[in-house]
Amino acid sequence: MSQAVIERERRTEAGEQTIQRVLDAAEERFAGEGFSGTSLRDIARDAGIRAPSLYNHFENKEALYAAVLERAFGPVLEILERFLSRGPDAYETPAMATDMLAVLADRPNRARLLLHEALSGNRHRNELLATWIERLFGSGLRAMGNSPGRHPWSKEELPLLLLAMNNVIAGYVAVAPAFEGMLVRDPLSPAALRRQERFLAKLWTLLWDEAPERRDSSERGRGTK
Amino acid sequence: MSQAVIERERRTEAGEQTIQRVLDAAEERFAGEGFSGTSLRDIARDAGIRAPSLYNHFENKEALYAAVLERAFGPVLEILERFLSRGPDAYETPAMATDMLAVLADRPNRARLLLHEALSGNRHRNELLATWIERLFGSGLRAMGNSPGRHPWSKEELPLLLLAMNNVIAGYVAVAPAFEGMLVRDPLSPAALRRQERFLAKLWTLLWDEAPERRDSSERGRGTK
DNA sequence: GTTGCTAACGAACGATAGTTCGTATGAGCC
DNA sequence: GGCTCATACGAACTATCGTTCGTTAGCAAC
Repeated sequence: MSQAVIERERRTEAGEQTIQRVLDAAEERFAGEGFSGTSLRDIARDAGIRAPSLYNHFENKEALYAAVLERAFGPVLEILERFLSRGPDAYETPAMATDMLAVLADRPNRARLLLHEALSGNRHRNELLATWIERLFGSGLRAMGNSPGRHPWSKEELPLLLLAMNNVIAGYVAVAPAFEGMLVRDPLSPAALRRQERFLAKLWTLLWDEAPERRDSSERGRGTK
Repeated sequence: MSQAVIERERRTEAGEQTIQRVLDAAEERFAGEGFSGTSLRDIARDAGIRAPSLYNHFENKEALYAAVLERAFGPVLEILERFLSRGPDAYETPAMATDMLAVLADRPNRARLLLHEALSGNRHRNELLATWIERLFGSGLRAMGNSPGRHPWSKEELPLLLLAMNNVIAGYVAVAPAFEGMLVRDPLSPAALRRQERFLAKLWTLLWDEAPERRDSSERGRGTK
């Protein structure tokens, strides 16, 4: 169980379910309106309880927020480690992009929470988020820097490329729903995600292959819809 | 003067200056903490006045927020029109990317405000923002759709590409400062912006040119600008 | 049955939110 | 000099905020 949750000697199953419902509601609210824009009474109402009952499970609002981040980004850290263990040029393969898209799209609130923290200048200085970002970017940079020069990018450009890749993937998950219908309809539906997945794979080959042969790569016939 | 500002028969110069100070302070606060995370007393304090005095210039908090968006995105609309008047393939030229970067970096709060609205699902349904996005994406899509297939992108992929491009540019301005020192140090400094500008130009040629050799100065179609 | 803990609640606290009101000051115009 | 209006303020309103407290119902262990 999360560290940010109040420890109990014996926890009821009903209490366990309440915690999960509260975390679900809080994650959705925090992802949409940010920390200060979310009220505990709203979270409690969404979870089917009253605000004071929240204090049976979380010390305060900050602890609840930390628990949300912990649940959201903790599992991703393991996935990230698996990514990085693939080898020094893992970032250059399209699988890196599509897998990351799958991880974020599986729980879009992750990307939204991350963006909220970025916009506020990481005001809460969450430890988990910091290590997550350090892994994602720090390890990524180190891996990319050791990669041989099959790609057209200089060592100076790699950080910018890493940031751009992140913004493309996370931006699609977090921002596209706001432009619903204008660019993509129902961006998080399985069909739309498959489309974005193919798009990312194509993007990756364009960005990482120095001498590409693009004539054959694009399968124009999209039979499934 | 903005529509969201209370109309006066004769406005004092001191009042005019106050309005600008309030808009500056409000823009910064809204960009960082969002609408509901920002208090009028904070804005007033930053502007050197007290909260009730705000109501001499703005009807309420929503109107102040609208005025901030108006001042932030109004001028961009004109710039956008100039972009689109460059021709049907304006989006494919690196100048489109670098100019857009310059516009956003000139006032980074624009990108941050936009992201806040996107994250909250455009909760305020600001008219100016809606028309701005419609112009940016709608007109862009129409222009790109009419462009001949010199680029490797199918008509179905163009919306995804447009969204990705937007996320790369706006993301750099709004998100990079949060990762200060990890990927880019002082991302909005002139030197860093020149670096990002060069990076975007390179990215554009990789994304839009099907063949490695770039077409030179043969501006097809309308060369007026 | 008693005890002890969990988990919920209503009531209420102080703080702060957006907002209103009455008033004072001062600049601009006749 | 008077008049008017723009602008700022303190005080105070209601609503809501995060939070505390006392209490109660229910379950588990002895």
